[in-house]
Amino acid sequence: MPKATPVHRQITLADIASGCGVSRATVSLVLRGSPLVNKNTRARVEAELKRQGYVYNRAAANLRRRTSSSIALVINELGNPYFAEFAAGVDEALGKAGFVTLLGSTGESAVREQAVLGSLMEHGPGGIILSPAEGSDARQVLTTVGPHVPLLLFNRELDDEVTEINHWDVLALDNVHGARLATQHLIELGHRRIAFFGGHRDSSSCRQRREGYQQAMRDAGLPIEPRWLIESSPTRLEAARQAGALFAVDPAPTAAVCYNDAVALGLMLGLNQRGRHPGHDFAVTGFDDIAEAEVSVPPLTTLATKPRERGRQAAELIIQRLHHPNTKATRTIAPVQLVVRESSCPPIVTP
Amino acid sequence: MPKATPVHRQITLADIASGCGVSRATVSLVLRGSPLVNKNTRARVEAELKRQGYVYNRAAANLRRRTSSSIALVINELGNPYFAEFAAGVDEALGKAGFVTLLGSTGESAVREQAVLGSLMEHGPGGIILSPAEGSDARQVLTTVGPHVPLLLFNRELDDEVTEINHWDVLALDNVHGARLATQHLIELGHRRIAFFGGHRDSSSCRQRREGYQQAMRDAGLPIEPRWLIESSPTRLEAARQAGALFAVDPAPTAAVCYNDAVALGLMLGLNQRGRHPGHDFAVTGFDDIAEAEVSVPPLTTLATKPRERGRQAAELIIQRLHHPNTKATRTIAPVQLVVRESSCPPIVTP
DNA sequence: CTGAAAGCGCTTACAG
DNA sequence: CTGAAAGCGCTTACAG
Repeated sequence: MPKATPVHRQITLADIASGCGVSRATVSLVLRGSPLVNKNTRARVEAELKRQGYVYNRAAANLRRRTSSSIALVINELGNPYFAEFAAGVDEALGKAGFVTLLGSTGESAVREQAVLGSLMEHGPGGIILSPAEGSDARQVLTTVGPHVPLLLFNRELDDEVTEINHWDVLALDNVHGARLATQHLIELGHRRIAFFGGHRDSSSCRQRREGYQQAMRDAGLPIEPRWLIESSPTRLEAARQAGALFAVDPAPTAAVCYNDAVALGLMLGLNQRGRHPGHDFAVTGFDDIAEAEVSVPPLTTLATKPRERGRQAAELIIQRLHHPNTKATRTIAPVQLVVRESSCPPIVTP
Repeated sequence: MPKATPVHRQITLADIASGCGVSRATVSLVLRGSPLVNKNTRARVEAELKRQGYVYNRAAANLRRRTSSSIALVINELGNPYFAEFAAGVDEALGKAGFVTLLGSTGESAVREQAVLGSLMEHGPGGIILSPAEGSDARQVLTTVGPHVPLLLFNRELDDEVTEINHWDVLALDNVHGARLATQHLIELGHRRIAFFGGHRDSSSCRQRREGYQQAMRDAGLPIEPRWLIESSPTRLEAARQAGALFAVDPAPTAAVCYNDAVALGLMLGLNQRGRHPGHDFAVTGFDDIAEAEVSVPPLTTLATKPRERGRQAAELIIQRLHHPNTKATRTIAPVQLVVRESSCPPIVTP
């Protein structure tokens, strides 16, 4: 591993100490703001620190104190604006609390995730915020992060048993409620044949959103045709390709609750290619409220999940956990909010 | 600072050593893949490492060896998809090379930038990739990062003198050429009155893009009306507000080369609000090719800057620098590519 | 209020 | 091929 690189001669406590005729211990006390040290001594030391341009070596301090001042943030895909916003929120809140963010991106691969977690662990993070990659396995995660570092799961859940035993905290979106809101909204507009479009059945968030959709349909006494539950990778391209599946059943649905915004945007693209006009003769809803949702054509009705706020929240939760390692694990369900835009049109009345 | 948090009793080299009856030195040699150690000894040690679930403490190793295995990435605004993609590229390439990314987001504030750099420095990064915030000052940056840690400037340049003296590397986009391409393209479509819209004059990238625009106009023998050079914050909202400034001069321009995509999208919004139809009676170009550019209405003609590739490139450049600290500083100009879409319409012919 | 000493977990000459 | 010893830059009882 050629990952090491020699570093220039550093200015240390010893330099400062000899520079103003005190011991290293005294300088350390000044640095840590101890009230024990004499005012004049403190002033002299501080002047010397400034004069020599001293930079605190937090790694050394952490080693000695057996503490950590970093939190690892492991994310499916930073290029996804949803996770980028989340990361921005995490970093903002961690920075405010004096922690540094160790970043790791997994590209939605469980294998990469293992590698990234392993590498980050060697840097001794005080805690980990993990948005698991698809197919990520709780037991494997446990093997590489060990039972002692606090972990917060975001966005996707892992095996409940492992999560509970290890007191992993969970921050989840209110997926069931969100999908329910979207479905109810379409029903109120007059839609009767509503599909659920996109996502993989084995992802927890997809299952939860489907559940909300089904609840709303059942509550309204509407039938759910199994072929209206259409899977696709949660990407725009895949969704566009799958659009045709909506019309495999006759009569076809007049609306689709989509797994997320990427899928919804892709579906709208696919509909256009088939001569359908989302927002006119077909209604679509998304999930996430990414920036594009507002400016797409037509503007997308969706559920705002406020990823930046979620990021701040995640940071606060993990910091909480660091301060109280032995309290019960928490399961936080973040609210989501329906944002109505033009993509959710009323159905065409067919005679 | 309550940023420290006690960490659980760690498994150390000493545990492994006593666990299989060798010295710590031998275990260390095994870990570092030294050929000096006996095959059987190695096997025994490796088994013990696995058995005890040993996790390498890279911070301790770095302290002893006076090396670093991290690179700091300081970015204006992670929420901006352009920088998010850049960060994803950086993290990907750094991870491959065995480095961990220390993330810092400045929110486009020079004051925050100082704080973030200071905090990151305490974690001893081997190098820094910095995309300076607006108004960032080279001398201040120098004061807090010191003269010894390699720095790569991305996206925005700082005082040339300071940059040169400290051998800071620079990775810049070919802004002049890009803006020139966009302007020439509009000219070829028949536009004669072309504005340059958005950006702040005191940012280097804005100056360079204006320069490219002016070159193209001059080369085509077209006049540049000073009031066609319109400033705005590089955000969608500000740009939408400034749209009216285009029509302060009579005759008004029929096209605008925009500072970037965010500005271009905002301008299109502003034009729509004034009853103008970008892509029909007004042409617009952007810069960056963010994801929205492709799906906006009309789709935006712009310059692809491939931020993820740029991120990988930045990571490679800084790693180069770590390995060769004393070679001359580099100035890399990354190519940009014109992407033609419907927003760049021909002008309406007025009789 | 200040200093001498031990130790965090690792690495690296140096002996053997 | 393996081990004893010193040291990276810091902190923290413990004396004084």
